[in-house]
Amino acid sequence: MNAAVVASGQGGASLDLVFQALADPSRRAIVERLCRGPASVSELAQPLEMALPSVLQHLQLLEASGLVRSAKTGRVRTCRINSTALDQAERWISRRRSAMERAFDRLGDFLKE
Amino acid sequence: MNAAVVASGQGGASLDLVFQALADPSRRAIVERLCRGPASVSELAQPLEMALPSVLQHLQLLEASGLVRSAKTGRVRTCRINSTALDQAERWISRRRSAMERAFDRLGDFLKE
DNA sequence: CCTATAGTTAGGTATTTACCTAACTATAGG
DNA sequence: CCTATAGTTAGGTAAATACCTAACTATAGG
Repeated sequence: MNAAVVASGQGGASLDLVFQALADPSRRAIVERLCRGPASVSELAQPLEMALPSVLQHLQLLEASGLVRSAKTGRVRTCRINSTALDQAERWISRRRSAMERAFDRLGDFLKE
Repeated sequence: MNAAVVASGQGGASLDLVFQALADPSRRAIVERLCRGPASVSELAQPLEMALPSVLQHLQLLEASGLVRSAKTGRVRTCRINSTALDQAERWISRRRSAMERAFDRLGDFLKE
């Protein structure tokens, strides 16, 4: 297990992989769909004008990023989102916002002098 | 101007580009730095063990994504973050969270029956 | 005017990504 | 048992990415 995975904890992955996964519109469509509830691979594939193996490749990336989990029962694989990976991304962004606010405050202090 | 850019409004860019930009650790380091205040290209380059032209390439991507703005005065280009691009990404994520909560509520209703 | 500094452009390479088709495996259900 | 369905694997291509070096432009400041 690499350092990034260890740092992110419990099945999550690095921010690199999470943001990378979200950078593609097909993958975001999959995530959007899964936020409304679990779905099988072919359900996910249906609205995406793309061959099945390509969808699978996207799913692999989504799993690697930790955004999606899946389990196979019988011949159907059921996929669901894992909200903690999404949390990670959101937290990174909100920390940036905090940093910006602090910078803004320092600027105010500076202007008062 | 393409449809994605039009849709995102005022100098922002598509979510594709924003998430793509955030997927690279060097680019996130640049964003983190700029959240603490504006900086020149060489200031941004200094902590990144990488040749200047590579840094410039990252900056171009960051500008294309709308995350960073820059202007040149004299021979120094000053870069600053543009928070609206970050907002876009954050809003996409929080809409996903809302969708998940709605799905969860529907599940509760279902279980009550 | 000259030189050091700040950034830029051109162009090249190795790797990764996003797709595809074809062929395969495994299980549900008649 | 046989066939249709659900997913998987293998393998190939075109384009994008992340770097690099070398060479260039433009401006600050003595």
